[in-house]
Parts: sequence; C-alpha cells; structure tokens
Amino acid sequence: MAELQFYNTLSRKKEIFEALNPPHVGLYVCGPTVSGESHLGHARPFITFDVIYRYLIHLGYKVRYVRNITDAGHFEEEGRKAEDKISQKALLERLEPMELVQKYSNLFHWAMQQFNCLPPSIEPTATGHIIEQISMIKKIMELGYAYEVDGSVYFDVRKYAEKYPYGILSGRKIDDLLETTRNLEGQDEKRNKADFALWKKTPPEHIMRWPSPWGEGFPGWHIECSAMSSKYLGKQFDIHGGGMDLQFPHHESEIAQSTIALGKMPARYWVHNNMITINGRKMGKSYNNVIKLSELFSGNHPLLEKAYSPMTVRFFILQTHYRSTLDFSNEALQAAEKGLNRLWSAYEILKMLPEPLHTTGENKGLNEQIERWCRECDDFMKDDFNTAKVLANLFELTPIINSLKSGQIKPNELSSNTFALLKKTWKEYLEDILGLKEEKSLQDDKLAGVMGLILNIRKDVRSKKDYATSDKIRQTLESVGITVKDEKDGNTSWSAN
RNA sequence: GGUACCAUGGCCGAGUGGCUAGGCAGAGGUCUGCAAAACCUUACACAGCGGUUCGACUCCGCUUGGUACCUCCA
Repeated sequence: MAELQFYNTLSRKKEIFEALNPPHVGLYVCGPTVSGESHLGHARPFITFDVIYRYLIHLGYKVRYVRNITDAGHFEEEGRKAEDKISQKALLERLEPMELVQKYSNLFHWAMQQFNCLPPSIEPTATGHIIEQISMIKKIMELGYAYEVDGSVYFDVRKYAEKYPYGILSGRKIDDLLETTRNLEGQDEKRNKADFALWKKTPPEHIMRWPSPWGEGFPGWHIECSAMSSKYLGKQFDIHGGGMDLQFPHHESEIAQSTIALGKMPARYWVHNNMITINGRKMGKSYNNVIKLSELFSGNHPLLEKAYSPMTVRFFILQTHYRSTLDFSNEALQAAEKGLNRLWSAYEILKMLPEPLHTTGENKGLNEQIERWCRECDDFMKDDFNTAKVLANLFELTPIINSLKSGQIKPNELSSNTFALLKKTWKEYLEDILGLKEEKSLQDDKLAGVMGLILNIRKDVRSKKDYATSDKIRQTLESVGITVKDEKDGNTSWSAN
C-alpha cells in the first residue's frame, strides 16, 4: 500500500508523511479575519484543508484540527499609521467591534456549513488569547530578540537571521529583505525594515485595546498563530496550512517567533494552497475583484451570469489540484455544475441498484477495470491529495453505473465483490473524503403533489397519443425550470432547478 | 528592482521521457412518438527557438507572454 506523501513548502518537494505521535495528527490552518465577509478566494483553503482533514481521518489518524479566527486588529500599512481594521470599520458601521466580529464570524460559519466543511476541533480567537500572546512576546524579549519602542514591540529579524535561517520557508534572502524594502514616509520605529510588530501601541481613538506591559495596544498579526498553535497542538506539530500568500511574511514570521520562544520550528510540514484568479488576476481586496460567497450563492453580482450552489463551487475547486491556480469564469462554473450533476445522479443510481447475486462476474475484464479505477483513488489521494484525478476516475465509472441501470451492462457481468467495492468507493470518496453532499432543490411536498397530478394527466393523454398536449405540458414546465424526462422503462421523472 | 512560479485542444483543467487524463461545449450514431437523459464513436493539444536523447508535451538553456510574493491579503 502506498504511503501518504505531499508537497512540503519547507523542503520544496513531496515528502512521505510521518506523524510525530501517531495515530495523532496536529493540523493548524490559518482561519479568516472576521472584519468582512468571506469571498470565493477564501473558500479555497478551507475546502482544501477540509478534504485533507477528512482524508487523514479516513486513513485512521486522530486529527486535532485547529483553525483560528482573527478578530483582533492589525496594522493596515506598515510604517504608516497603525490602524485597527476592525475598529475602523466599526466606526463606519456604528457597531461595537465585537458586534462586527460576531456578525462576520456567523457569516463565515454559515458559509462553511454551506460548503459542508467539517468544523475544526478547536476554533480559537485572537482576542481570547491576548494573555498567551503577551507572555510569548515577553519571552521573546527576555531572550533578546525583540525590542520596545514607544509602547510597541518589534521582532529583531536581523539578529534572528544571524543564527537562524529567516526566509527558509519563502525562499527569501535576508539581505534582500533588509536592503530592498522600499521607503515609506513617516517615522519608522523599527530598527530594520524587515522587523515585524509583535505588539502595537494603539492611538487614542482606537476602540480595540488591551493592557500590556508596554501600555495599551493590540497584538501583531503573526503572534496569534504562534501562541494558539503551540497552546493547542504543542511546541511542534505536524501540519501547518494556509494560502500561498501567507508564506511571507506571515508564516515566515511565525517560524521565527516560535523558534525563539519555543525553541522549535512550529510545524514539520507546511502546506499551501494556490490562489483563485479571476481574469487571470488574484481575487483580492486590493484588486477590487472579489465575489463574496453570499453573492456567489445568490447570483447577485455583475460578474455572475447566474447563481452557483455551494456544492458546485466545492466541486469546481476540487477539480483542480490545490497547488495550481484556478481561474474563475462563468463558463467554468457552469461546466462544473453540469459535471457534478452527472456524477451525482450516477451516485443516486448506484445507491438504488440491486446487488448482483453472483460471486464471480462473467465479464472478467470489466470487473478488473472497475476495481482498478476504484483502487487508484487511494493512490491519487496519497500522492499530494490529487482530488482532480479521483474525480476523473469517478467520471470513468459513471458510464458503467448508467449502463447497469439501462441494462447495457447485464447485472451478472459484475461480481458481487466488484459491485460492493464500487459502492464503497463512491460513498467514501464522494461523500466522506471530498465532502460532497446532495443539494436539496425546491422540490417540497406540495410541488411533488402537484407534479404527480400533472404527470398523471400527461400520462393519460400520451396513452391516447395526444402528443400535442403532452409536449405542451413538458414545454411549459421546462420554461419554469422543471425538466420532464420520459424514461425508457415507461416511467416519467422530473427535476427542478 | 529582488524572489519564485506558470504557459496544455473552443473553455476549464490532470499528468507523464515512448502508453486515451477527466469535465463542459462540438460532430456522428443508438435508443425514443418527439425531446431530454443515457450509451457508443469521434475531431481539436501540449507558447516559440535551440539542446540532451533511439525517442520530449514531459529534462536543460534561451526568448516571449502571464501571475504571485516583497505592503493588508486565502
């Protein structure tokens, strides 16, 4: 059996995964900043790591999955006025900071539920761990790797770089960082441009503030992840994940902080997902090209031709390898929607098919082919979580399932073992690992009752060969979004979209 | 400017030194009263130029184009 291996950003190659304390695995993923609503780009890491989490569980690991919520402020623009994003927006919206944080946290959780993402084991908040962050900063200061200037504390990157490889994760050279950073006007408290804040003093108008040994302020961006990951997963844990754009400076700084304060590289494996682009450009606030998740689901955005369901989006993301960029377009989303429908209806059919009675299938080649496609799924997942290839194999199996239903493949061609494997594979991969689920359409009971009546009437007129009327019924229903299908076996099915 | 990465058929996208990725759209066919669905068949490809090799889309170099990070960023 193949071993699980995946790409480690730290070593820049695929590595066989070895848990520090099997069967336990510690997984930390950088969560959302709840100062605004999540957009499509944010969905990618959470779906990617949801699948990784699910797959690790599938492999039998006991996973503690920690995903933080950043609800404390950061400085907007380094070297300039330090601003707390959250309190800034709160003033605009006339909300208490924590009210705002709650609002966007709720929205985030709603979106995660829509995507069928499993909740993390622990979801710590930055504001709930101010004490831990302060004590970590104190430790770093005691060890001489941080300095205070007028109520703010900075990490001394130059000093750190004398003994440790700053840039090890992002492939950056310390000299470049020290020299080529551009000049920003305004007073700079930092000794070197590459230094980053551990604690920032708050200006008087700031609402979000906490007392500290250095006066009132708020924690720097990077320290929360170091404090919370070590608290819940230990000084060193297995996997740290997040978007590629967090490699530098966020994760690089986390490594530096933890290395000093805890004496260890925080995580052994660093996993980064790539970006979602739109018209070839990264989706991001600065580019003004974001599509919020609520807009995506409702179709309410100028770039959207229609609404896309959460499962369509999830499927769309999983059809690409997580380390490749993924370009958004209506065409691509619609292709994903159709593909998912085809796959899902095959799955529905598979669940209904009767078990073959024979222990040995008559069509040996077919049995072997099916078993190979099924078993390969495991190899694909074990090779850097290749969900795209898993889906390709499920698509290969789709015509077989459909042919079993239509009778083009006879039930006795398959062995009961092959059939059982087929069912098990679809269930495990589609539902348990890829985390896809059925999406309820508008078919409530009343509609079903009405449709039953209509289709009954239509059946009568068809039996009298009154095709003009039967076609009129079908066409009218189609125009309101209900598709009627006359199946080969004489039954008529319908679906609403 | 520095550092990485990418370039695949109409679109989205896997992947590999010699063997069909897959999805969506297209074409032909089977089935059907018709349609839809389904099934079968099928066209379309690896940015350009060199090099390594028996053989490269896959390795190396250059060119061109693009993106990301260096500042908040998933």
